[in-house]
Amino acid sequence: MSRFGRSGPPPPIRDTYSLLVLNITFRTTADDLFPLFDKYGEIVDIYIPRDRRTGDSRGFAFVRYKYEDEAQKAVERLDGRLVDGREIMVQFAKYGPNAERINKGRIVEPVPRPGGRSRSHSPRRRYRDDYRDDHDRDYRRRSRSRSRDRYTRDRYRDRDYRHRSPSRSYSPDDYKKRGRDSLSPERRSPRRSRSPDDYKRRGRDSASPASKSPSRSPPRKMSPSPERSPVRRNNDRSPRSRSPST
DNA sequence: GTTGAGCGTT
Repeated sequence: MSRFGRSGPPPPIRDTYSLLVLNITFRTTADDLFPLFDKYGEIVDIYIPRDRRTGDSRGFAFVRYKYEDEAQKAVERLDGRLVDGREIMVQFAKYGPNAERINKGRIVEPVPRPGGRSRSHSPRRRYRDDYRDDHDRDYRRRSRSRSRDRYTRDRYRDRDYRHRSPSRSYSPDDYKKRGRDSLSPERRSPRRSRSPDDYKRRGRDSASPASKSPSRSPPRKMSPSPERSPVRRNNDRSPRSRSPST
């Protein structure tokens, strides 16, 4: 009864107040918060969302209280408390686990139906069902930590940029300048070399200028490892050695 | 191994 982070079906939340605990360390576990929150009221359950890939906590936890007054007290008492060397932020949860309507942390009723269609078979799936389909996108969207993502991306981006070409900035100005200085007008646009009249006629007759060429690059298949050809699998460098010479 | 401004599960 002490371990809240244990697996298992969540308890009924018909009369529970969810508190959102933010700013907690990534190492803080439900057991660490339990004694803290339990001191201020009766805790129904504590849940800390963790990353499914790594299993690490995302940096926030949900504490469900039985009474609102206790929850409120905990919010005021634990909000800003130093936990594991970090100041945690406690506040009432705004969203419910199942899209329930929450009023001041308390789940009032399930998702209300907008409009009044009592029998509307909305194809919209539930939260969990959606996970299966777009769990990838969803995860990326609200990754565990923005900075973490950005940080990693930045690092990669920086290195990538450096690898690319620091002087190869593709700017409209640069392009213009370069094109005029380096490339000839003909090379720049062979179609442009034609008379405007021709261009107009052609454009109308042939195709619209707006039509972009999706097949700008030939569908050439990239050979990831041409050396991996099965032909070269043999380590034999002398094909003749196997040739029977008489 | 890291990080940080956010809302949840068997």
